[in-house]
Amino acid sequence: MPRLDPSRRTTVTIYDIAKKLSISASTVSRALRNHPDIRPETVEAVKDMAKKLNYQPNTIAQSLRERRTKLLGVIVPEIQQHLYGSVLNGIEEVAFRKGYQVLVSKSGESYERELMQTYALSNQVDGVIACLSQHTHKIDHFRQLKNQGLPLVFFDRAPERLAAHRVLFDNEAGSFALTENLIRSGFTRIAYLSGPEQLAVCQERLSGYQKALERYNLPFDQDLVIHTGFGYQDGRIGFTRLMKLENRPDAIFAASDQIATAVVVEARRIDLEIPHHLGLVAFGSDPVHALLHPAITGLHPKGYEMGSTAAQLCIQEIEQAGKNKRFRTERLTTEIIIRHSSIKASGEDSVVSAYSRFHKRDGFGDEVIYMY
Amino acid sequence: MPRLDPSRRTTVTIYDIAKKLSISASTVSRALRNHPDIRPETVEAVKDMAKKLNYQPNTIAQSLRERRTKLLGVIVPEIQQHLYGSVLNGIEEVAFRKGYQVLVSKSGESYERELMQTYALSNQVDGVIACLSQHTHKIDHFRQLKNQGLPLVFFDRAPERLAAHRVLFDNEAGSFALTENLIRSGFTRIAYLSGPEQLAVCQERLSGYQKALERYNLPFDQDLVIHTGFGYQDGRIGFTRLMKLENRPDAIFAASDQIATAVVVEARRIDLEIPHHLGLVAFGSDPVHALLHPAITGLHPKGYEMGSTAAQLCIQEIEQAGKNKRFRTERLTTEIIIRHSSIKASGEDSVVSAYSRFHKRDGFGDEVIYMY
DNA sequence: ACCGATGTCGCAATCGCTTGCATAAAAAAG
DNA sequence: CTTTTTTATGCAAGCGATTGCGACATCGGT
Repeated sequence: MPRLDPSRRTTVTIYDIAKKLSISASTVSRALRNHPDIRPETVEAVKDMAKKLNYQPNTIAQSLRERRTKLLGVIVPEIQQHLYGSVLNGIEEVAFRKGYQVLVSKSGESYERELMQTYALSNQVDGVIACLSQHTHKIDHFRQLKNQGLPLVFFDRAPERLAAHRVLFDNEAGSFALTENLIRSGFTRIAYLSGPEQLAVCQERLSGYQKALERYNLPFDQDLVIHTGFGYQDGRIGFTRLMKLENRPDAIFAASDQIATAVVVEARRIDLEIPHHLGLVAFGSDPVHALLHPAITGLHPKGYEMGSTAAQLCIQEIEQAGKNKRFRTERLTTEIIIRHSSIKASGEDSVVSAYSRFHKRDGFGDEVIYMY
Repeated sequence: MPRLDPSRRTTVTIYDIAKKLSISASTVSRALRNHPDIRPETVEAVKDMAKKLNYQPNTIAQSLRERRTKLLGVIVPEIQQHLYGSVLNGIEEVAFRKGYQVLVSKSGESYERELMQTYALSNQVDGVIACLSQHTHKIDHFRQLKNQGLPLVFFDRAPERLAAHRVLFDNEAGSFALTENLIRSGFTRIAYLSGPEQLAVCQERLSGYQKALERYNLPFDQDLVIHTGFGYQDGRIGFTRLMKLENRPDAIFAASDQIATAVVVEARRIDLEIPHHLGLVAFGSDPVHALLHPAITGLHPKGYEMGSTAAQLCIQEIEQAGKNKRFRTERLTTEIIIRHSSIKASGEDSVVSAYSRFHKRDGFGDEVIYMY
């Protein structure tokens, strides 16, 4: 097969530069990479010609040759969710700074799709950063990535037993703080509305909730614990079930932003006033919380930090392949943001200070509002 | 250079399969691709062996050979913004269905970074889908992509003169509808708070705003038109300038979600009641709008559709390279969602119907609430 | 039994770039 | 003025997969 007719090719290769200068392609390659063997004048000539011809190295060829792609694969349950958006942002930022690019794919909380995405990524990225889907029950696909020698980092939701880095929130501590906040405000019958029972995050949050109850000598009532999903509809369903109870809760711990939103909307619909009739805290920090009426007490999970540390760990493992075989589990702290939804009506204004703080995140007009 | 020692390689290639079966790599390749020349038994043997060895084709090598990567490059101003999140979602969905993957990079509304991202993408994707940054004043970098023969599709913000597909909102119509809504509700002194003047979207929205004023015989006051940026801080600045006017506006048209949010927060701070003292409409549909108090009248820009059609156009251009040189500009309609913020206090409840509709977007628990 | 048709498969080149090794020229050393 | 060293460059293989073309074998036809 003859070499592609150069006159019909649109892209410029090192061979074009070489021909123009009557030197060899190897010299061109070395010159462009500043190899010390090449005479300075030659280097200059090559670089000039490269610029003149508008040469851009073929990344694919480099990848094949060097057996690395400078690509990070990310699998995220949903792109549009606030937390995952900020995680992506954090990943992108670090990747950009380190010269990597980000291949984003979503599982849509589906195990099957996660499988496909995993395989699709496996052969074109240098490392994978993933968050388990809600319904992932087997992790052979991730095992296989590891067997292929691919660095793998999990964030937010990670499998129990798999040798990989993890970046997780301190779910238990956060959950404890939120629950404690409700208790201190005088709520005693607090329901726990959460996602799939088998997920570690749910277990951990449940545990924090339970510990807070124990700590304050409140009884634990299994009826008040509902495991559905993290979605908006799940929240509606859970809320409805709670409202059907003979002995209704006087407050709700919502394990996700969407669940909390559902509670707000549904409570409004049946004329339950928050926080007067029903206290509410949310494990999440969708900006919407700050602006709702009443504003919702929540936990700010540092998604951006989660993404950036995950990316750092991943790139680190990629670049020092072989060394340091120990896998870390980073626990990110969360910040509780106390607003009106968890404060019993009486002392409302006295407890919540009235100022708001504006926090500029990265200088690109991407501000997040924290209200205390 | 000797072929890499197969015993040290972790990945399986067609050569491994070939050796095991004592046939040639070409035959393996053909068998895997169901080439008719290969005997059925051979095909079967090859496929069995491939499965047994857990063979996965090297995507990079294929890309080099076939001169295509099955990668779509996306440049987005901000990943975390609601609109762009849904656009990404739409792109990812279509890409996945058509066997492409998505390389996401963000410009952070910075021209320089957009430049870098453009070059970084140019050599490893089959097509680019981009949204101009707020500060992009030159488009030579995109021109160059075109010169390299790369399909290019713009969404939301597109350069004026460049032969490429565009997927845009019908900004003028949407703007007109929003303004009209304020006017009909009795507001007469409506300010226009928007992004950079040079952006076409801003021009178009301004035009819709002006046409609505004309249509209802309201005077146009240049003082009420403020061009800053689309961000939250920009909104604050603009709002402050408006409030310093001798003759304050009685309503505000906010050209972005963030601007609207800023107006809500700042108005609250100076005890201006919306909509009693100040009407407000927003060009955007951040879910936050529905839940704010008062709920904000806004425009639902169909981000998901924007993303999916952009991806479709892009893939189409990739796959029928050469044919059909005409470039389309798709104008997506927007849906106005009337809520309380644009309704003068008096007739509030009579005008806004009290039900809400839940719209399940894609079956993955990603619901968006529309409130009318 | 000879010949062309048909069916299967291998050789080798190629995508664009990198790099170990050889080589030639120039410089330094003897 | 040789010999050794240094400096600068070229050759060619190889990353893994694809594919035009040729090779060989089998088979039917006459």
